[in-house]
Amino acid sequence: MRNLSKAYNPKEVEGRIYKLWEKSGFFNPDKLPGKRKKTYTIVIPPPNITGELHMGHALNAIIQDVLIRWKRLQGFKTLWLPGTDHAGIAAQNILEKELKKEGKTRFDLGREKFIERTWKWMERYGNIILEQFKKLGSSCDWSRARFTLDRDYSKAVRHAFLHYYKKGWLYKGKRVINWCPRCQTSLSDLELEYKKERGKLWYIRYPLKRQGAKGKRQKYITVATTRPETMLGDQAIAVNPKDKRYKNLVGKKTILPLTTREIPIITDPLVDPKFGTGAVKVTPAHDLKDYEISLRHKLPILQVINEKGEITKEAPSSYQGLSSFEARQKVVEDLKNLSLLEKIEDYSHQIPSCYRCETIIELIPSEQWFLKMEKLAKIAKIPVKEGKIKFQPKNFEKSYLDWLANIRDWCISRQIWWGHRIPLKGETDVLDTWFSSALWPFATLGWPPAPKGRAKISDLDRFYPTDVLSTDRGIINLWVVRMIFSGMEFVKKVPFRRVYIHPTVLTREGKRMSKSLGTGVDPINLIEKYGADATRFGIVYQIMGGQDIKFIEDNIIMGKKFCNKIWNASRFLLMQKPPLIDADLVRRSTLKNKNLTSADKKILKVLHKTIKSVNTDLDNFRFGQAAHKIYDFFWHDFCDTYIEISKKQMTKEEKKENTREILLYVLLNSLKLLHPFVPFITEEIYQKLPMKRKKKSLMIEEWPK
RNA sequence: GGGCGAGUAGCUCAAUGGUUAGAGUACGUGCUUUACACGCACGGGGUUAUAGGUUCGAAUCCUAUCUCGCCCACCA
Repeated sequence: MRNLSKAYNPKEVEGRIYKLWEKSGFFNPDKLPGKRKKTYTIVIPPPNITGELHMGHALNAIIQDVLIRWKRLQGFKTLWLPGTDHAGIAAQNILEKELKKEGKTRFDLGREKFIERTWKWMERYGNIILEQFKKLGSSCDWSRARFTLDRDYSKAVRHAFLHYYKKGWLYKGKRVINWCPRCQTSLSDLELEYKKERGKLWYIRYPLKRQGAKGKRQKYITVATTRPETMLGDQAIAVNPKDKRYKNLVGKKTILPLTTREIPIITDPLVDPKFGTGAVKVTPAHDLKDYEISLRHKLPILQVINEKGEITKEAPSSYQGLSSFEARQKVVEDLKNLSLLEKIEDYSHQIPSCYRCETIIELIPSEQWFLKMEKLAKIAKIPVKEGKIKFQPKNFEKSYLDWLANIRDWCISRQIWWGHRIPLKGETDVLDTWFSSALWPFATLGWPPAPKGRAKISDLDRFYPTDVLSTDRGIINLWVVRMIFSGMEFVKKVPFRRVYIHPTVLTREGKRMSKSLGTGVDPINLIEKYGADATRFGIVYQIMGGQDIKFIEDNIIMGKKFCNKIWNASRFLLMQKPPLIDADLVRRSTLKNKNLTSADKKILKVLHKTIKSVNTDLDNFRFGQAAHKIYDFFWHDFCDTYIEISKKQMTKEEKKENTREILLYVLLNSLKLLHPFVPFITEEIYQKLPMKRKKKSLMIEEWPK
């Protein structure tokens, strides 16, 4: 047992140790030994079933596992609840791509068959990502794993919808909304991604209607637009009421080029006189600002672009059926021929695209369900303002509150098939995926609760509110906000006390890691190459104060070397003869009463200083600092200094026993300190330590004080 | 357009107004020292982005500028 190989071999260890942990049951809070009165809960941000583990997932899994293992060692009843998200649009897209290879669309299959097929796909691929979490050493309670389309979860979603419905916070109506012509669904404002486009600004002359007067009169008014094709749906031209240049034109009519329609020139404060010519075409059906203007002026809404992104029958016949892009070209060409195109300027701006398929979105009028946000936004602000939910880093609280300050109603219906159906008769749409993920922290714990008197103490009673939510800053508004108001509204308690916004892992050059650009680093490859512990330590080591991590493999190499150091220091200890020391007797208190050398005293002192400061660091999410301190302590104080001195001390008979005890004491406590960061190797060594009454696993040892 | 963050050794990062600005890595020179060459002992390498200012004292605080990154935004 005591013979360890010269170099640490993670491949030989990791699979075996993970099985040992799973078999122990200690991932499950109900199976943890001891009293453990206090709970500590983290609910995982559920990865999409379509996802593969990327560096962001890995980083967050490591962070959560460090916290959970640390608290478990500290004697908490720890629950790290895992699960996956059905990822409505993203999953549907994957299935549609599969179908496309067979030359089919989802409509060829029909709703029922399509969903059936998605479930089959889900059974096969949906849990891959959770298996990858296991490779990292994640100590999740897999027996409590949840999926957002589980039966119970679906019940929770229906319950939530009906709750809002009864409260009158849900309404259905025709509004101008974001529409993805490829996914064939509405999207909320948060589901857009803005892309830079080097486009054009077209200056178009709208002829003024003759009013019989003679003399030299202005013959037209010029507007600037980035989307000339939408002019087919124009209902007015608007200028700023304070704009003197157009004073004499207000109230007059122009003839909409390419059509025979007459449209008025109106004033509206939304128009910026400094942009373009100061006159703007108003297309209520295909622009949000124009829609708003149209409500004020009671303008009709003429939809000239349909759900497929094609020109409708409302437009002149020569444009009907063209894609909006084709229509743009034709409109420009026709205007040119009519000498109504004054000039064209280069203009680069940001255009919205679908966050799932990158198709440029259209704004179209559509009948959708909306959730009123006024009250919910207020509810969401309270716990953050009152400090009941604390963000780390704190500055994210500001952007959280700012965003809530001017929020619009949430369009929650989607015209896809994979998801939760709207629970009302005659409704065929499904709910926004984020509507269901908003319930995640409590729906996973058994909300809505069973009728009173039925159940004993439920998971919801025991583990809610959760302690920490660790997540990416990119989904603060998309997800965190919505969990907070949902938790407050449905459970009347905050869903989590602290929100840790973890750093973003960037490439060495400081660019975003992206699979499509080939700039991503696959954490599974790192585990293969260096081992899970090395990967974990190397990544944690880089989580310092700043918000971003520029990933370099050097740090993983450092992690690997460090693991080897831990391994060999342990090997040295185990090689000492006589080998069997009753480690159970090794207590700090007993050590105090012995004749200790100054080296002995020093290493004990530094060890306890390190423990204290690691606790403080972890309490404050200073993962990198904690890792650095443990590293320095173990390598320099313990190995370089104390182990070297111990070799001399052990040659002296009177110091031999003390020294051995201290070596083991320091090693054992180091293993505990190291365990949250490098769980596999520390467990493996622990299992080999010559101790009486040893625990089944290092996981349930006592954290040193 | 608004907000936030960063810029320190070749690279990735520390240093929370106070000795000579430190680690890892890379580089150079020695070492088969009773665990570890994935190691040990040394060494070179810095105008702390730039320009001002506050202070006995500034990488750190203030102002401006430059560069990079992120979030938010219905200038058509």
